[in-house]
Amino acid sequence: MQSTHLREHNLSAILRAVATAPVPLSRAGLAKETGLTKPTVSKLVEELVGAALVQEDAPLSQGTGRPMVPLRPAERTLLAVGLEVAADRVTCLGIDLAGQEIVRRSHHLDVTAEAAAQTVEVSASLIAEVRAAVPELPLTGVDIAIPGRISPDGEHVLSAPNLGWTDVPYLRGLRARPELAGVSVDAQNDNRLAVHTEIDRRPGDSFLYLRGSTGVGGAVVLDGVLRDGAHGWAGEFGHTVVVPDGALCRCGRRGCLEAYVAAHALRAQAGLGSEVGLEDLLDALARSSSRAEVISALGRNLGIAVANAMNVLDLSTVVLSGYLAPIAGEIGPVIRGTVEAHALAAEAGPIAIERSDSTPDPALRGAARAALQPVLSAPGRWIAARPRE
Amino acid sequence: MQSTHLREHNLSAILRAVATAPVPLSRAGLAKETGLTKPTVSKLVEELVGAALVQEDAPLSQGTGRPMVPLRPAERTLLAVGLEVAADRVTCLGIDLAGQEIVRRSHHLDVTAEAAAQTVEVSASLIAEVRAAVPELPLTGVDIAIPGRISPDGEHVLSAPNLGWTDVPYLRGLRARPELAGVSVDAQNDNRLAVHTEIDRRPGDSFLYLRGSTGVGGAVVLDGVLRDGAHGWAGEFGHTVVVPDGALCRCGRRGCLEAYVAAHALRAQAGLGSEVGLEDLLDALARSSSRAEVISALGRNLGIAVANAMNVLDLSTVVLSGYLAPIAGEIGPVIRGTVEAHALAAEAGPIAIERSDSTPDPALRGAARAALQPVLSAPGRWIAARPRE
DNA sequence: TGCGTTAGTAAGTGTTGATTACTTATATAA
DNA sequence: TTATATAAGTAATCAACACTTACTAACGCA
Repeated sequence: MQSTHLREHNLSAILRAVATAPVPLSRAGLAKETGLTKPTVSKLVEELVGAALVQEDAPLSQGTGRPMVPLRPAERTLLAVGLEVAADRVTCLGIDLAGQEIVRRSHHLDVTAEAAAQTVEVSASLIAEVRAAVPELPLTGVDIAIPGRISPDGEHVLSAPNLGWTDVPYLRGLRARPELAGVSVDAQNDNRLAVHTEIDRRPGDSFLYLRGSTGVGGAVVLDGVLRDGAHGWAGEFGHTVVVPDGALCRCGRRGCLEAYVAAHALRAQAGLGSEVGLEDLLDALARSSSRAEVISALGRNLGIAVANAMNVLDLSTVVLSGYLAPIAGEIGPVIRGTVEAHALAAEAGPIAIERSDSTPDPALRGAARAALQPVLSAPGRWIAARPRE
Repeated sequence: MQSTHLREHNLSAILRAVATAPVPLSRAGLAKETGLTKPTVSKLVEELVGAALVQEDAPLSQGTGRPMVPLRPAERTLLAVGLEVAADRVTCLGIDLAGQEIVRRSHHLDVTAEAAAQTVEVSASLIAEVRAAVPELPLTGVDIAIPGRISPDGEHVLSAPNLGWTDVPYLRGLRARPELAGVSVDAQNDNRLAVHTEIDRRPGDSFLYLRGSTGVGGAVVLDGVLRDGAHGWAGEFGHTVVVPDGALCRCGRRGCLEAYVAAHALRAQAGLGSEVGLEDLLDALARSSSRAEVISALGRNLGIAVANAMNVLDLSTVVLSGYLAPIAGEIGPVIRGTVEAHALAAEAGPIAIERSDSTPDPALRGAARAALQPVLSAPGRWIAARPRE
């Protein structure tokens, strides 16, 4: 490691510690947390406070001794922008370093019907609107949640069934917009971004993330790091085989999890027509007499997939999200039972099955948080880039 | 990060680069590899050469320019000891920093019949013998491969079916021996140690490791790091469910992979009696008319387990070891076919199915290499601990 | 009022790797 | 043979960084 990077590394460690601490830390507390000495922390914190990345609260007595000066991530001093492209609307959210929502703008449009250029247009103007709402705040970057697969270079959306997109150069178009010149703009899969919200809740943890929506997506988080895999498909549980030579899946294979727990499969099991939306599906299930069986079948199939993942990775936490989150209480025990019946790792200790943070738009928030990352991982560069305002 | 640790970090990076380079590197080459500058590398290399951890070869012309001084890990300057406890014998191996075998001693005894204390006795004297063979070489440490589960603190062998051990304080007994005072002694599962041999062959790679022996073990290696999981059971593929509600496994569950590919299952499928040993089993299969079907069934079941792991982790390499290595050529295509039929990740790119290094004793060698790790990860401490000889 | 305790700061030190400029040693071409 | 280009490696100097030590500040408690 070069010595040039040492300071940046330590600055980042301190800023992250401040940002993720559940309760405000003092300088001395940071010293303990990071292993650095008090004077070093003081100097670095001074720099972060000077750059408006960290703010001091009023001194607070801690029982005996000199009261500490609580440090918190600065509020409303910068703007990180997340954008989410859904089938019927585009939403844009601006947050600050503390994760607080500052601006939100949304625009309804039928993405599937319009030309992709129209979506680019709408996206760019939403971002501009959000910036214009708080022109005094510097922009860290923009990250965009796309419900589909993105090319490795990020420029193309390879396929997004819900948007009706195939090989659309969405990001390339957006980056070419003059109003976004000099702004870092990235796009990632929406499921992956949704996980960031969860990672922030449990820094450093390892867990399996399972998200039910039109299909079944998910992610693997090890030691607080979202694993991508060789092609960015790690955690795509939807196509784990739960019934060898079972039902035909839309991916062309047989017995995939998705063939049993995707929305259309649920409708069929519950005896409902395709006119029932995803949001209403579970309400409909509640009125259906077969609810218990549906939940049970769902849980068993999910459980097999989870158990297989557990046998590979030996994790102790599963987080349920999407339409699985509201029914976590019901389906959790079924999943746990199946996992305990199938996973060796379950013998070693209990497996916690938890519901995800109930944030309304995890992908959108995750996108905004992702746009915050450059500042968190290289505060020095961020400070240098904006000399004085 | 403390500045104290910076030097150690860089020393380690250089030593590892030298140790893992397929072809000897020059100082300038190391500078490129590690990102440090030439003068910095020179100073650190000088220290490593002085401590007899790195040795210089004769200058070698590289086309134009001044010839480079090739650097290699020093030979026969230190001793790392690995020990393997098997049912019928205990083997001890000493290697140097270059991985070369220096001493090997073996002792036959029926571990299952004797009291555990006897095995401790034999282990200790084998280690002493190996040390005595090259008394001039300093000992880095001892690592021990045990075919079973080890308690988190390492002191107890929780269960080792092949040895007939249940909750045996093997390591505690060994550490208490006076001749091992001051020596770092650790024990790990033999499968996990066997993987180290493979990790050294592909530094930084991510792969799935599958080992057929009495059962089916394995490991998950991500970015060159062996993942342990929450309880050290990551990669225990043997109990992945390949046939829901299928055959009864000895773990008490149904449909586990091990119930189909373990040695006894193979015997049954091949119509052989239990008198056939593991080594002869495949020869016996070769003479059996049902070989093709057995291989095919084996491959299909393994393939389902691999596909499930692929859907979770999206890896691109699978390494076959144990009795699967010799038949990798035959079974590889079957596994690949099954994986491609079941794993989404296979669509993104080809999956390489390779056979492991054909080292005769991967677990033993892995144990010795593990005993080498303290030196590789903290060369400065090692140097400081032995001021001058 | 004095003491113990904890937070935070100031000044100086030592270690570290980077920079710059140099020497050494070879191949190649005039 | 000699000049030149190229690459490896070294020497001396420098600047950055965090650490050490010692201090001050601010509180509770007796």
